[in-house]
Amino acid sequence: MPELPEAETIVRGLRPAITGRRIERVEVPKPDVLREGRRSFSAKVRGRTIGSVERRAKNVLIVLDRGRRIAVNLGMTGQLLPFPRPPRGRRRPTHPAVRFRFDDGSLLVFNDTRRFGTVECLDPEEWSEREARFGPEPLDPAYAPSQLAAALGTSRARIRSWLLDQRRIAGIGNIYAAEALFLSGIHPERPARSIDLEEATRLHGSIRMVLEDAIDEGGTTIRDYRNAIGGEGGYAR
DNA sequence: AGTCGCTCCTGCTCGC
DNA sequence: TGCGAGCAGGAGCGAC
Repeated sequence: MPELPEAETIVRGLRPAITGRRIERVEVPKPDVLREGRRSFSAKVRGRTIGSVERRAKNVLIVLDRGRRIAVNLGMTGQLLPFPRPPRGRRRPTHPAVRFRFDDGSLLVFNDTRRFGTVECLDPEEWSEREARFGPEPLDPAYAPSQLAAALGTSRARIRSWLLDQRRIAGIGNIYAAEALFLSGIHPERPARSIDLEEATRLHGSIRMVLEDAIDEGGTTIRDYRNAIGGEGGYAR
């Protein structure tokens, strides 16, 4: 399940591969991953140039000129696979959902076996609205232990569910929530507001540690996850 | 406000 | 060897 570290790894791999490319053509073999018709999606995206690749929470953002961006939620099995030229034989993605073809003959394929992932093209206003719904980025240097402690204090939810709620803290899923709680010696069923400042500080440290370690390892190896280069991640679990 | 149950989907494991 | 049932699981939704 791609979480923050996997999304970050994908972003870093994608950045040199697709930045500056112009999208010539879009093919959508699996339109249900879009949140709109394939016609209108293609129309928004075609002819645009990729300015940068970024991440927010578990989402990969392909920022286009004119402020639009393609927001990719990887869901459970989503992959973003760049190819310098159309792949042949075994190299072909098994479940292509969206294909972006670029001006230099290279392409980017959103491959998603179970199609829990989504691909959307958002205008600047749509994005800022969406963006505001996400909680703080745990790796943001400005995100302090006291901030986590204060937020936990207002909630009766179980700490595990609390960590999974993207509105409260961004980018954490099942695996890293379990890992961080285990490392901090906090039982997952405890009410968030029962966690004191000392424990919250420990948890803050554990969250950062598991996320950073996983990024250093290039993402986890879980089921059919592959990083942007198509190799397996090294953070086995 | 929080939790539960459901939905989306397909590959995998298990039992027979 | 084959087959069906059950399960996994991020996120959004309606119901309570």
